[in-house]
Amino acid sequence: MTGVDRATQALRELVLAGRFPPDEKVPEEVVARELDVSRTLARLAMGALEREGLLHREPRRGSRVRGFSIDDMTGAIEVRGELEAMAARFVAERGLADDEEERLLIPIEEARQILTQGLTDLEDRLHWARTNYDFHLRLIETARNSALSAAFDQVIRIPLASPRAIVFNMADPQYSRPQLERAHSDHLRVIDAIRARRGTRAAELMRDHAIRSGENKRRSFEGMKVDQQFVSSPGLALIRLE
Amino acid sequence: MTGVDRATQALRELVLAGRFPPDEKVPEEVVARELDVSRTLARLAMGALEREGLLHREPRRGSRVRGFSIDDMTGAIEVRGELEAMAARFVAERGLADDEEERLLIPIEEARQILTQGLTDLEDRLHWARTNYDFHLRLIETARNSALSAAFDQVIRIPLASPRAIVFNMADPQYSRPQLERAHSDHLRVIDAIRARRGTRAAELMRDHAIRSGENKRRSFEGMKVDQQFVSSPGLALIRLE
DNA sequence: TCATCAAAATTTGCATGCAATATATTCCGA
DNA sequence: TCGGAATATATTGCATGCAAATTTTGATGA
Repeated sequence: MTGVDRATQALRELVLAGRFPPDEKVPEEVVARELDVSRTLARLAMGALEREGLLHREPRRGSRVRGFSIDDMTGAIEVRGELEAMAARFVAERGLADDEEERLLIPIEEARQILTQGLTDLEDRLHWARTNYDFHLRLIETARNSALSAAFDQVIRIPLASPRAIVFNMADPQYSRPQLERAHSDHLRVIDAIRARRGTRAAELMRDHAIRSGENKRRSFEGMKVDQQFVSSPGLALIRLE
Repeated sequence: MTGVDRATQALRELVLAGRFPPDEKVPEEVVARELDVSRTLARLAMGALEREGLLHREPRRGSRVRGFSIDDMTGAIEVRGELEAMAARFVAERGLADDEEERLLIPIEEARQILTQGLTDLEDRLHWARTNYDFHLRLIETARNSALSAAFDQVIRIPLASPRAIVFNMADPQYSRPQLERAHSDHLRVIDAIRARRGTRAAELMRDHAIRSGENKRRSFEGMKVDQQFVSSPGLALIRLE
């Protein structure tokens, strides 16, 4: 891993954490100082984030952090759902090899354990987000279509559109438990449909699964306007609530 | 437009034209000389192409042009079709505004004229490719979903996966005329379905339209193994025929 | 007070140079 | 002749510096 990669990762985290407010100028010099790297590395990292869609850059006029609407988020989740649906269909039509099935079941089993054991604290929730992301990513990989993978990677760059992104209420540790249980059972049903070689059904399940997740997040944002006790994944700071 | 942008465009064309054979090392110094720019600009352009997926770069070990299989191409076209299907569905569900409809009809009308007037020479075919691309791009834009646009942009980077890419036989000027007429009527039918607010139908039409296009291209490649009289868009050089 | 314009300061885009690493070549002994 | 270590060469990754463009500041007059 080179310095640019590290700088890009660090800058991505800073941006998603809201270190630079949307629409305000982000001079290369400032980024360099913030990351403690040379202006060259800062500049390269900014170029990478521009292509990811997090920064907007105009020639000779500098860069700004891009702001996202809630519709941007749900729109991205809808696209993601369609890509995942396609992956599920491809795999179902082709047939699932034993080792592939095994790989898909690992994060599912891990999610089951988390749900059984309680899902009490922040750490559990982060762990859940991690395994959820694992399942979704592995499904995409199993489709073995490089264009599909590239499109997926692009889409989950949009803040809170990733299956790794979570939004939940600090005050209520059981908040969103029903949704997570539903998500888990969705995953199981997708695997069943794939095993049964029912491509259309598997696709439908994945699509609806994603749309539900988008709706849940949208609802959380609505609750956020009255109750500020929410915590979320990086990227929240870039969403314009109004 | 800055120097990097120009260098990136120039390098993309060189790569797609097959100036550097797949899997062979492409030193920054060589690129710089070839483009007649400094090594810095060459390096930046290579970074951009890496993110587009045309170059593969390993830290400290240089870059190589990525080769693509015919399956990569058809796989990408399948993904593109799914994205376009989604766009058609979104637009149909939301309803097509008058000015949006007008914008979509411009390339359709232009395509009609080309088909009527003959489609005799190379120039006609390039013109046709251009209007075809226009229609597809405008459909995506009309969906007004930035994640969808970004995913589309990513997918059409794969050689010959773009609706602008054409493959045709030099020897027979009428080669592929039936396919182009079919494509034209597909476009008309998609617009009709969108106007009728039939989202599922519009999506289905776009999906099948793309799949057909992929199959046509695949067939052209099969013909190419016996008959070398084919000409194609940039990117052909990166496809491994075997 | 406000608009206008020139000068100063900031910021971007890029070339150059150098250290670190990787690759190629030479040399030597078995 | 062949394999492997030693050396030389090539190539990458990055810091620095500078010219060109942009933005800010400040002075002037309406």
